Amino acid sequence: MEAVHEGNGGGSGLVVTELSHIKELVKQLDVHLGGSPDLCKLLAQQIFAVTERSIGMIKSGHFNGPKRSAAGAGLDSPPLSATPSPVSGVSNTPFKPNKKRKTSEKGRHQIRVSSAAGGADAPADDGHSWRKYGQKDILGAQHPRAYYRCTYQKTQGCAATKQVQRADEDPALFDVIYHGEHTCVHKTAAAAGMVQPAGQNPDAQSLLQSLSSSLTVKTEGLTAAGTQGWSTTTPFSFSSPAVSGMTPAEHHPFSTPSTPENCFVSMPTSLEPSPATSGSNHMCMTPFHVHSELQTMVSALVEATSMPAADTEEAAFSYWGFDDSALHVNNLDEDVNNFDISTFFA
DNA sequence: GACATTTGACCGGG
DNA sequence: CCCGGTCAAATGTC
Repeated sequence: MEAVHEGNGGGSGLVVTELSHIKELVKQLDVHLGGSPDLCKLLAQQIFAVTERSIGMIKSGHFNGPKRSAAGAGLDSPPLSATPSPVSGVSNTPFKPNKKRKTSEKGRHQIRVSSAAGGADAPADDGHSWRKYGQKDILGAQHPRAYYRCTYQKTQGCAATKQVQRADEDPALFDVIYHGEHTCVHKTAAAAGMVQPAGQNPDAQSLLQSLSSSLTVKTEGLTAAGTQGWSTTTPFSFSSPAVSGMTPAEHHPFSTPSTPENCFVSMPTSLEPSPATSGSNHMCMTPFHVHSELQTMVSALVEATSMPAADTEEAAFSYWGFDDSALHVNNLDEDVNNFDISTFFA
């Protein structure tokens, strides 16, 4: 996967072009969903490649120097590398017993999570299964930092890790730093104790959960950001209104940890038995996040094309950003495999 | 017994 | 040499 090197100037326009490309590919995919699986696979690869390029553009052109936002804690953020991680296939890294510090990790995304449970000593479940492997007192921090790795590191070679540290100023907030990407087939539904209908693929199930959430992604403070629309200082605002009939555990729109730095996330505690969910979730997303999620969604979508469909409610994805452009994806309620996709350029 | 967590030691980058 | 990230043995939980 090669990053497309683009000058900082017209980066957003190019990414819009790439997004449009993705849209067209998804449209084709939509057409062929009931047809040739091979063609779907091919389209999936193309979508994946385009998405990767887009991420590469953002990384190389717009996120070479992570700026701290107002919500930023005192955590340093080294520049994102221009070499995004290869997501294709399971990278079976041998994982040498190396205690080397990972300073310039390729996929490093920081978010701030508030635990709705208040006194909980860990942020709300992010949809992945983690295993704690260490804890350290950090100089200048009031609370220790906990180190987690993916539960499926051994079995599936998943290299994803995360660090969780309670914020000094507000004990209800946690700074979560994700490293790497999940290559595992995470069984979030099963892990959350959800009953899975027989004969359905976990991947499809997970995807359908994602599709079942109503999502809205919009830019926030574009004008205040200055010249380049979604510049490095402009986060995306991500809101997910509550979907009727969905339990909080099903409500996680995306379970991937590919969240960017400088994000503020507040979400209900998904493991709480009583669904006393607030009206909506909010998180600020950078374009990198949007693309990462889109990439994940699309790949999962295509992976699931051959799977049997499950009951879903209508879902609508709206990706706002990149100046005045927007991408809308509507999941038709009667058929999960059908999507109404449209773009807008105001 | 299997798996997860705790915790001190170890390692290496800066 | 300090400090952050990881290891791995000990311990806890189911």
